[in-house]
This record gives sequence, C-alpha cells and structure tokens, in this order.
Amino acid sequence: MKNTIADIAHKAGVAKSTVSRFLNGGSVSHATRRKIEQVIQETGYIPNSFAQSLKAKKTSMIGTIMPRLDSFSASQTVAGMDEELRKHGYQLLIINASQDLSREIEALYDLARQKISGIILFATQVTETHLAAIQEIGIPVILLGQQHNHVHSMIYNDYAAGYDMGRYVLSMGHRQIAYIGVTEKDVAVGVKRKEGFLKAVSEYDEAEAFLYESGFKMSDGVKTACSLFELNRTLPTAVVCATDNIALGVMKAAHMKGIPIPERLSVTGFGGYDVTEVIHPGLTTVKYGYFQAGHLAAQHIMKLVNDEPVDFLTVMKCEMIHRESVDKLN
Amino acid sequence: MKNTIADIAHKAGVAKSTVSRFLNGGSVSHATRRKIEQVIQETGYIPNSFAQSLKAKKTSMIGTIMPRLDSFSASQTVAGMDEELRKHGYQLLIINASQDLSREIEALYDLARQKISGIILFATQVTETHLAAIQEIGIPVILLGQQHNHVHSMIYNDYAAGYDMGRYVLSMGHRQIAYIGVTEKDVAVGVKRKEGFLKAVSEYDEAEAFLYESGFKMSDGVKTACSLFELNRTLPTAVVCATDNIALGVMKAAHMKGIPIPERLSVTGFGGYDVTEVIHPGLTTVKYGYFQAGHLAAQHIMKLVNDEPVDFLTVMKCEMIHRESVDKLN
DNA sequence: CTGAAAGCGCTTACAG
DNA sequence: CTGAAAGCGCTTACAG
Repeated sequence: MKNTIADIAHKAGVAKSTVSRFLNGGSVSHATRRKIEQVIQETGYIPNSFAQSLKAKKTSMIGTIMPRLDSFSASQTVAGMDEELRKHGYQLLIINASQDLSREIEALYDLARQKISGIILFATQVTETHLAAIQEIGIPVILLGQQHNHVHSMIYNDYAAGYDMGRYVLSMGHRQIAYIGVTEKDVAVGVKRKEGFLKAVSEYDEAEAFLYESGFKMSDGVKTACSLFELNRTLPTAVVCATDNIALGVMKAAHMKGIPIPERLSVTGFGGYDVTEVIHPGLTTVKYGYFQAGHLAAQHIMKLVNDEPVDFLTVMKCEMIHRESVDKLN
Repeated sequence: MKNTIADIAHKAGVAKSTVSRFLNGGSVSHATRRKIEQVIQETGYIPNSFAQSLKAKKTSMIGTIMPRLDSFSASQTVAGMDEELRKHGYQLLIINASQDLSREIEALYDLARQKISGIILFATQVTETHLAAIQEIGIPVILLGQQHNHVHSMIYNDYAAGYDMGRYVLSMGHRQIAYIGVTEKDVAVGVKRKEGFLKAVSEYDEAEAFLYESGFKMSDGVKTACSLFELNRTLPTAVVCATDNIALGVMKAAHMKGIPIPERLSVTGFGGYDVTEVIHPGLTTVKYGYFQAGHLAAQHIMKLVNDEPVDFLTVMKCEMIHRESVDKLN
C-alpha cells in the first residue's frame, strides 16, 4: 500500500515520468506499458490523490453543507445531488452543520481549504457572516432553499405554495383557520409560506386566520396543537401547518384528544414527505421536488465551476396534493 | 485566495518555516506573531490541505459507504457517526453507493486513494470482492449491519429481535401468522430476523407461519400485502413484516381494502422509524438504535485508526415497542 | 525564537 | 517513446 510512483518506476525499470504518463493515458510503448501494468498489478499501487491535487490545483469534488442529515428534505436533496454529480465524474463531500449556523461558516472555510471546486449550501438562514465567508473563499457557491441577492440562489416558490394551500382550504368552506408557522428567521418557510397563506385569507372577507409558531420537530407540532386545543374557545375548522412534520404532530395530538380528522378538524402540511401518503387519513400537502432540486443544484454548480453562465435566481415549482385530511364544509 | 505560505512569509518579512510554525502552534515571538496574524487577516490566507496531507501522510477523515442516503436507518446512522467523529476532530466523508454493490467496491478504492484514515461500511451484503478490496487497501474497515469473520463487524441482534417479536405476537394469541421477509442475500434482515421469528413459532405446536418475500420499499409492501389479501383463503390474524417500511405498506394496503387494523389484522414491523409512533394505530415494532450505532461505529473506527484494540464483533441490542397495531385474541 | 534546505508524491514542459 | 529536473504548497529536523 505504501508504494509511490518512484517504487513502481524502479520496479518496472523506467522513469517516474513514464509511469505518470502511463497513469494519465499518455503515449507509452507497448512493452513498457505491459511492464508497468504488471508491477502495478502486483504491488496494488494506489496513487496518492493529495499529490495529484497539489499539482492539478483543483479537485473534482463538490461540497454540500446541510443543516441536518436526518430529515426527509435533506436526505432526498442530497441523494439527488449525489446522483447527478456522480454521473458527471464529480464526488460529493457532505458536511453536516447540525443546525448550527456557525458550523456552516466553519464548513465553508473547511471546504475551501480542501480545494473543493464548488459548494451547495442548503440554507435556512443567510447572515452577513455567511456572505462574508462566501466572498472570502472565492469558490462558486449556490444557495439552495433561500435567496440572497449576491449569491446564486435556488428557491421553491413558497409564497405560491402558501397561497395555493390557503385558496384550497378556503375553497373547501373553511373560514376559521389556524396557521402553525415557524421562526421568521427562516425566510422561505417562516415568512413566505405564511404570507402566501395570509394573502389567500385576505381575499375572503369572512375568513379569519389565527397564527401560532412552532419548532420544526414533530414533537413541537404536538405541543403547539395541544396548547391550541386547550384554549377555551371554539376550535378552528382547519389548521394549516408550515411543514409536514408539524402536521404529523398535530394529527397525533388530535388522535390523543379524540378529535377526529377531518370530521372535526382539517389538517394540511407542506413538503410532500413519503409518509403523508400512507398515513390515514392521507395528508393534504404541497409536494416539494427535493430530489429534482438536488439534481438541478448539481447541474448548476457544475456549470458554475466550469465558468458557464447560470441564472442568478432559480424558482422551483411546487405541487398541491389533495388527500383526505381536509373536509368539505357546507 | 491564491496566497501560499510563501506569500505570507514574504509580506510579513519572515521565513516560510516561521509562518508554518505559527500556523501549527509552535513557538513564535510576540512581535512576529502579530505581524503574521495581520497579514493572514488581510490576505484571507487559507492553507492548502493537500500540501498539508501530503506531508502528514494522513488525514483526519473517516469515510463511510452507504447503500443509500434517503432512508431512516441510513440518515440516522450517518447523523450519529458524524456527531461523534466531529467531536473528536475527524471529518466524515459520505459516499452513496446507490444500492449497487460494485459501487461499494469502487468506493473502497476511492477512499483509499484519498488517504482516508478509516472506513465504515454500512453493509447489506458482504461478497468475496468486498473482502478482497478491504484487504488490498490496507485501511481499517468496520462493517456495520452485517458480520464477516475477517472484518471488524457491528451487528444488531436480529435473531433475538425476530424471536422477541414472534414471542410477543404469539403471546397475544395469534396462531396463523404471515411473515413478509426480504431477500436472503441480506443476511441480517433477510435471514436472521426470519429465523428468530420462526424459532418462536416452532415453540407453539398449534402455530403456523406463512412466508412471503417482498422488496424493501413501501410500495413493495403494498404489493405483497395485496396479493396476500387476494389469495382466496382465510386471512392470517397477524402479519409480521421484516421492516417498518414494509409494515407501512401493508397498513396502507389494508386501509385500501377496508380491512381494519388491528381488529381484523394485526401488523408489526422492525426498525422503530419515527413515523411508526405518529401513525394511527401506532405500529408495534422493534426499535433499532441507529443513531447510537453510528456513535459507536465512530468510536470503534477512531480506536482502530489509532491502533487501539476493538472487539472484533459487537452485537447491539434492540428494544420491543408495543403499540396498538397488535390485537389481543382470546 | 528564527531561517535554509530537504522532502512529501505527483505532473509537466523540455530535451533527447 | 522516454528521462532528468523543476515545481505544486507545506512541514520538519537541523543549525544558529
């Protein structure tokens, strides 16, 4: 294992440069080719990629910084990126920032140190520090999931998704609607979806929206729903949740309290997680094409790496999915 | 960005070695320290990690080869490994083999080329080719999820899990039980769980097991369940599924056919996915500690990398979780 | 505390 | 087609 190109050259009775040429597909006579092949075979020589990269001054690696790995959106997106990148000979280096913004910054510098060719940042928030780091490292970066004027961004049309969902719930006759959102620091999920929803509500005079804020976890959804149920007043007829996870939590809370869905309470989510289809009742939600987004992000970063032009802002469509969790009122 | 240690040295008016010493925490006078700090600050110097690794002859990277990224077990395990590794200054390089065994082999060589210090192979099958590659690269490798006599292995006690599940379902009075398994090529999931289950069944004279084989996907579970339902004979009173995913598929199929769970059909899974708790009825399953397994695998590989002794075989316990999806017969 | 020099393993013009 | 030599950016004894 500890063979170097010099060892191989020595054993094959040729010069290092000849071995290198052989390795890189340069012209080598048939005889020497065979000798080198044999020696490599015998020794199990594996080139040292550091030395290679040191000369080449670049790698075929793309880095991605994820806020977490263990969520549906994250794992789908990564799988999509990976598939596309691999198809084109790039390798994906995945960094888990564990939902810690300062780790994202660290990761940007780490990746730069490793001479990664490009970075896809799966963003939840974009701070000034992020921007400074992105500028300083001087490597192509794509923001996925959030938008910033100074960085290539790919976002979902969260406003439209919120609006569509609002319109749908209203069209089903609901007028007293709770909205369980998340922190506004997350512009895409916390602000845009809510704004779209509220726009829809504002178009109906008699409609009323009650806003709540929850964490991202299923258990946060359970908690928020419980406190909502315990307020001593008439329950809204529908609760629109900013994510499928929260919606699942709400459904669980409803089950615990004996509130039938959708008969007494309609519930909706956003995301289109696989499980929303198999649970009962099926969850009405908006499907986000995470896997395809991963594909697209991979294509964009490869273009950027090769100095090809890429749209500064890409907006990805979402798709309403109607299932049984929303009741029609008359 | 294109600064090298030589540039910094030049601008700070010192030698390269001094800058290097500064960077690596060696002793440097206060005055020069300040000068160097300032220059680095101004230039935004980022060391080239290839050159560093080339000298150091090793990296603080651990590689992991996963059959897929977008599954609960995979993402949980990776998250666990990552957390523990990062805590100890290692970085995790994740490779997605996309359920293609030959890609796993490729990945082993790729990681070797990159002078990764150790590898955790999330295994589904261990072939001779795997073994040859592991031996050839000469890097510590841990098998996670499957066992092989010649490689450090960490496995779950699948036999016990299967046995416990069988015992439980039998103890609830079920005697006609369908078992939906997976390919026997996957020894842990396809063989051990089934064997454990069958052992339990063999302990009851009047009990009878009907074996089916399904793919790993939820949709495979749906299909298998549908064909099971369509066989014109009395339905078993319980169906034990080799994974939670399959169980979710079976539950969906039952809903579609109007078969109430657990009143007319009890269903169980293996895995302990998060969703099994929030669905209705809650799924009886065996919880596998994926996240903790990731932690443990990380600890083991770090020991191996540092030439510390590690048990050749580690067996991890699983935990039965009783929920509403199993009915008590009398 | 500081610097000159050799070397990590590979690649790449440049001669031959 | 083949080889000698320089260089990629860093680290590490070794002197001073």
